[in-house]
Amino acid sequence: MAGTFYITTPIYYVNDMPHIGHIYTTVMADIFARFHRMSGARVYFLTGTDEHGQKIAKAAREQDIDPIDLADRVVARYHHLWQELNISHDDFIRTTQPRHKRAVIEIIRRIRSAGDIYAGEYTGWYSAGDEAFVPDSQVKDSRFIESGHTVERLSEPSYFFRLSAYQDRLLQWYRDNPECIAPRTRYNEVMRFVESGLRDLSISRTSLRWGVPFPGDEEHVVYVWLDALTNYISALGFGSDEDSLCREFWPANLHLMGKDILRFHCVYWPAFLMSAGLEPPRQVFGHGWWLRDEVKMSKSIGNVVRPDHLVKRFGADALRYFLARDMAFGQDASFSDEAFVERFNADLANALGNTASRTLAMTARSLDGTVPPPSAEGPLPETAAATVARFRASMEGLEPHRALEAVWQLLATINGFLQERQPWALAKRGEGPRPDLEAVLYAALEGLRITSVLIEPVMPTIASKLRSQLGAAGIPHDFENATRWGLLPAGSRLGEAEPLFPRIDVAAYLDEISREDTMTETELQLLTIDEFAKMKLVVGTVREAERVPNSRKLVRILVDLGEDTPRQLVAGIAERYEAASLVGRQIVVVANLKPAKLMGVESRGMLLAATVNGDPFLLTVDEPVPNGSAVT
RNA sequence: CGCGGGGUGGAGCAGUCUGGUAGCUCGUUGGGCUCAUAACCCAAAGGUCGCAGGUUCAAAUCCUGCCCCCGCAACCA
Repeated sequence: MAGTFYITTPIYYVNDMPHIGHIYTTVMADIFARFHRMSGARVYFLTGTDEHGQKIAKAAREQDIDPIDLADRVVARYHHLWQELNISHDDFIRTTQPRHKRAVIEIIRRIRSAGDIYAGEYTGWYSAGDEAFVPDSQVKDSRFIESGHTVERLSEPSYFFRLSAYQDRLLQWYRDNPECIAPRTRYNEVMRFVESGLRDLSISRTSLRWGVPFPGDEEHVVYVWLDALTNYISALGFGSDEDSLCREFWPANLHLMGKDILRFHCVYWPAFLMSAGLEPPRQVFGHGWWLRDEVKMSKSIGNVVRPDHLVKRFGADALRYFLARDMAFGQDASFSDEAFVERFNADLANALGNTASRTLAMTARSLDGTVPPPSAEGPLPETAAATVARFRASMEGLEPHRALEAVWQLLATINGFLQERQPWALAKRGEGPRPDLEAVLYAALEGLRITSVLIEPVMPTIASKLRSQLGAAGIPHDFENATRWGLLPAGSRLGEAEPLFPRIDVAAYLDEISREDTMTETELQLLTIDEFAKMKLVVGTVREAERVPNSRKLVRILVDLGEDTPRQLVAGIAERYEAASLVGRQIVVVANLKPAKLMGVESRGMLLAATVNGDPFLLTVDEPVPNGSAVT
C-alpha cells in the first residue's frame, strides 16, 4: 500500500483551551498517520489552529494584548500537548500565517473568476455589546444568550458565494463517491440536507477586522468557513510558487473531525474547491463524541475529563489506547473513570503486560535471557498472520477498535498456548538441550514481537519498549516486513524486564479521584455568612397555580409573601407536581432574585426544592407560619 | 411534526449499510494451573436482539407503524 496519504484534523479555535474532543480527533488522526507511514505510504499529517474571528479579537482586547499574542499563547499549549501525546504531525498550520492568507486570497481569486462571488447584503442578529452578528439559535428575547447583550436586526454589505449553484454537482459527487462521507449514516444525513436545497453563503464581514482582508475590498474580511477550510490547502503551499506538496498530496485522503462540523466539510468545502477548479477530498469522516458518564462533557457541568491528569498518571500510550479501543469509531461513547481503569487493567496490565512479563521471565530464567533458535511451533505463526491481515483490513476500513480487538485475541492465543505447553514444567526437566522448551518460548516471544509491531501506531512508546525487552530493538518495524514470522534473531539478549503497565488498584484510584473532586468543590463553594445574608429567603402561601401552556415542566405560581400583591413565580416542577395540588401550600422562596422570563412568563423569584435525580421535592415548613416570615 | 443518538444475556458495547447458527469485554459460578503484574487457562449459567405488523425459504439486520430512553435546543430562575 504505497502512494501518498494526506490526513488532517480540523484547525482548533484558539479561544478554547484544548479538551478531550481535540485530543480525540488528533490522536485518532495520529494513529492512522502512523499506520500508513508503517505501511510505506508517504504521509502528510496536518493539524493547526484557527485564529481569526470576533471572539479572539474581543478576548485579546479585554486582556489588553494583541490578538496574535493571545493566539501564540494558546498555540504553545497545543504544541506542548501534542508533544506529550506523541502526535507525529508533519505540519501545524495557523490561519494567521502569511502562507495561509496567500492561499485564501488565491482561492477567492479563483472562485471569483468562476463567477461564483457576488456582492449583497447580509441580514442577521447583531449584538452591539459583542460587536458581532450572532447565530439565530443563540438569540432569545432579543438578547444574545451567551453575553446577555441586546441584539437587533441589522444588515451589512457582504460578499456571497453562489453555493446554491452547486447543489446538483454536490449530489452527483456524493453519488459517484459513496465513500466520500463516512460513516454511512452521516452520508445519508448530508445527502438529505443538500437535497432539501442550499442557500448562498455569506463569506465576508465588515463588522469584523480580525481576519484576512477580502481581496479587492479591504472594508471586508473573509468570514469563518472560507478562511478556516482553506487551511487544508494553504498548508500544502496552495497559492504560492512552491506548490509541489499540493501536487503530491491533494486531494486529501481523509479529513477527520467530530460529527458536529461534518456538514461544512461535506458541503461548503467541496463546493469551494469545485468552484476553484480543485478536486474535492477523497473522504470526510465524522466521528462521535465522548460523553462523560452518559452526559455530554461541558465546562459548565464541570464534568470535563482532565487529560493532562490521565497522561501524567497513566502515560500517553494508555490514553491513546483507551481512546482508540473504547469507542466504536464513528459512534458516541461514554467516558468514565471506572471504564478507563478497567480497560487499563484488563487489556494493558493483564493481557499485554502480564503476557510479556511471564514470557520474558521464563526466558530469562530457563534460557539465560537469550532468544532461542526460531521455530514455527504451535498455532501462533498462523494466528499471527491472520491477525496481521485482520488488523490491516480494520485499519484501512477505519475501524481501529476492531483492529485492536484482533491484536488482543492474538494475545489471548499466546496465553492459551503457554498454558497448554507449560514451558515452566518443561524447564524443570533437568539440564541439557531442551528443544521443546526453546520452541515454545520462541513462539511466544515472536508472537509478542509481532504484537509490538501491530500496536505501534497506537502505542509507539510501549511498542518500542516491548521490543527492546524482547531483544528485538534492532528489527525494523515497517508493516510489510516486520509482521513476517521468524524475524526475532536467535542468540539476541533480552533487554531489562520491567512491567509495561503496572496494575491499578481500582478502589484506591476511584477514591483518590473523588477526594480531589470534593476538595475542589468545597473550595469553590465556601461562602461567608455575609454572602449568605444577601439572599432573602421567605415563606409564602401559594394562592394560584397553573401549567404554563405548551411547556413540559413549567408551572406559573402566584404566591403570597406578605407583600401588597402576590408574587408571580415560574417553577420547573410540573413533572412531579399537579399545579392544582400546590394551592394552599406554604413554600420557601428566594425573594430577591433577578426577574427572568421563561417561555414568555415573568418569574420574580425562585421556590426551593430538593433535587433527586432531577426530580424536585418542595421545601415547606413544619407548621403554618405567617406569610413573609424570613428563613435564616 | 425542532435537530441528533440509542433500546442486543447482570453492566458496558459490537454486529444492522452488504438478511443465513447472536458475538466481545467486564462481572458471576465451578474447575484447573502456578512461569507471570491477586495473573493465566478451561467450563457453565445468563438473551422473546424495545413492541406490533409486513417482505422473504430465512430478519437483530430490509419495509411500515408505534413505545421508551438520552444529548442539543427550549422551559433547570
